[in-house]
Amino acid sequence: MPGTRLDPIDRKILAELQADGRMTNVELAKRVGISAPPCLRRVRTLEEAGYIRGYHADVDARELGFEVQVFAMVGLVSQAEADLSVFEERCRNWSLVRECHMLNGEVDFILKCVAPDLSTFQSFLTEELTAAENVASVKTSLVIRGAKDAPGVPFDVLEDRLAREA
Amino acid sequence: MPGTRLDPIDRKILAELQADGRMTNVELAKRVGISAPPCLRRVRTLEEAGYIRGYHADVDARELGFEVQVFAMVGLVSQAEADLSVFEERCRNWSLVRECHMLNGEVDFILKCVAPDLSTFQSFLTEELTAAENVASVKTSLVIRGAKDAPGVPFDVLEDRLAREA
DNA sequence: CGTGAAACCGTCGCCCC
DNA sequence: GGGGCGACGGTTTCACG
Repeated sequence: MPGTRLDPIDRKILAELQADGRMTNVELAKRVGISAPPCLRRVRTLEEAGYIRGYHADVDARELGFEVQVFAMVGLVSQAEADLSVFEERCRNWSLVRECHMLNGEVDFILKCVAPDLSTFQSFLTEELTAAENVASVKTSLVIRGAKDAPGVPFDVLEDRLAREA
Repeated sequence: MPGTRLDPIDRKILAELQADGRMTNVELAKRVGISAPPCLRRVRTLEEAGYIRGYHADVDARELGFEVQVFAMVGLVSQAEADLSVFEERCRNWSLVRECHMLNGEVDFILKCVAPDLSTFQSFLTEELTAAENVASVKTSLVIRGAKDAPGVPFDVLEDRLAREA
């Protein structure tokens, strides 16, 4: 079971680095209550074990000129595994598509897209996405405003859950 | 117009820190072609100007025991601004809701949720989300698998666009 | 923006429990 | 097994040109 091999200090490290990924190791060590060397060893172990996939600056898309954010629901003609993979690979190559998730239910994929303006997005939509082979339907919804954008996972839920199991 | 006050070095800094938020300042300076002190000054300026909102470790939700990811489309009874704000504030207080975006079209909000398992999510769905006042309808879609999850914005699109304007 | 210097930090080897 | 101590080299971060 995942999560079992992590002790409370590891989880605190993950929570702290999720909240501030550029914290120095000594600050991190102070917060989790151990000295710097073992703290760094734990961080490296968590990175190598895949618990930490990377570190990213969270840049303000709007301030950078990406004024449009859109969710696109995509239905495919064929849901054979080979065709699904082809579509996913195509999404990875489209810069405007930031996220692509395969869903259950009537729609096959949900895409989160960004673009500098509506006309850029519409060109992408009509000339690339809708035009791609095997794409049956695309429904788009413009984001009017963002209300919450929390990174990663809720560690409070994790702790509650572990406390309840004990 | 946003983006105008940033020179090519600033954009390179943002792109590098988006790709690796824990890079040392000397490494960053080397990559953008200036020495460390002015590089650090630029980073601080970008942070204070809001271009960089923060830095976050990208943790693996599944490996941490969050096996369920769900998109929820929410329709409200009243779309008056006061009622929208109330709903948004409620989303901010729900740990399982990681993202909340207001949309145009038939659905009012899209929520990205995570949960340790389906029953945890279903409890949240029936006892909290659907039960909340002013919520008219909720349609959920389970994420079968993730195909792409790129952070932030595509800097190649930004550069293309600036090159075309010049 | 660059140089130099001082303080701090990341990292290693070793010892300890 | 993991944690702490001390020390070296690299880094951050000044003041100044």
